[in-house]
Amino acid sequence: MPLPPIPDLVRQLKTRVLAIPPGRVATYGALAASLGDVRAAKWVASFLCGSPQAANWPWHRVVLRTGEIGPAPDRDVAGKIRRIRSERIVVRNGAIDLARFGFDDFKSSASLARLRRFQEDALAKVSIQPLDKSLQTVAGVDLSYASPRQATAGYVLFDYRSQHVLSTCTLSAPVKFPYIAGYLAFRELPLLLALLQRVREKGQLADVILVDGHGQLHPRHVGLATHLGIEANIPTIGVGKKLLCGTCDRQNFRVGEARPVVHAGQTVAMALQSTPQGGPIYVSAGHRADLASAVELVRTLLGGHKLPGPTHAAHAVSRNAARHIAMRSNG
DNA sequence: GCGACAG
DNA sequence: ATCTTGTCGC
Repeated sequence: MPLPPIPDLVRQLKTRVLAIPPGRVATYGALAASLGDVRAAKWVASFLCGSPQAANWPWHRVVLRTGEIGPAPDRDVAGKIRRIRSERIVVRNGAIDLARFGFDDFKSSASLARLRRFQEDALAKVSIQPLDKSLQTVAGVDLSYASPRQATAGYVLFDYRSQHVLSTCTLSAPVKFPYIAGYLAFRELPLLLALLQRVREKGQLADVILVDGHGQLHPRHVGLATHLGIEANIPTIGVGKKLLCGTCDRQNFRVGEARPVVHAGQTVAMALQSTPQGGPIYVSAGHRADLASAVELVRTLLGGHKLPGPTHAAHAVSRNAARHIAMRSNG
């Protein structure tokens, strides 16, 4: 089952920002909603204020839900207010009356809603089952970025019993979809699938893959690890450093201890205190694995680092390759 | 009003 | 994820 066409969110956002009439303002959330998910508001704001691509757009016509001015490129809020006022919009006490100046009549593409439906379709194909006890090899995958658009994926194959590295593989490609929490797969899956295809051709595909990102620990239970497992039809496990959703008691956590992460009344992951310092890592089932065997496997692969050996190694490999690419294109 | 939002 | 200075520890 191929991935759906990946929407060009930047182009869709540009169309909408350019549609805000002079003398009116829209909110980051309204723009995000027209793209299909208000939770993309954070990305909308960071793109309008941080990307050179948006420098010539009327980004000053986008403000906070409260009517407050919000962020501006180069932190030049005064400049943003100046532009707003030059369009005869009234700014009083640092805020705009949205009832008077607000604009919310966007054409909706609901692209993100379509991607959510795709995740829900994928969920129907997930298999949660114990890992095969006789697994021989484990691999880690991770992505690093030489620039916001240029990604490098790293794959490190481990022999399970000796925990020695058997082989390594990297692959670089431009990515076009932004990072939006809950939609990570649409950013990183294309490159990961291409990487696994190459690994498969070399006969180096592992019996199970540890993914740097969550599995069932996801608003719709279809995180990157789960989605990768389904698309590549391989057992996967999600290992993340931060919680995406759900709650977990993190008081008096002792090294080696594991506690459930509950989301919507369901245990979707285990928090595992892997090192004496810092917070726990979060382990969840991806595909063709269950939570118990995922935690058991990750425990055996902990080797002093915060992340399990294969994930740690994949991180190092992808980061090194990305830095080489960054140096080759810069100075 | 405060907290939250993988990489 | 990436951007970054100093700092602590093996």
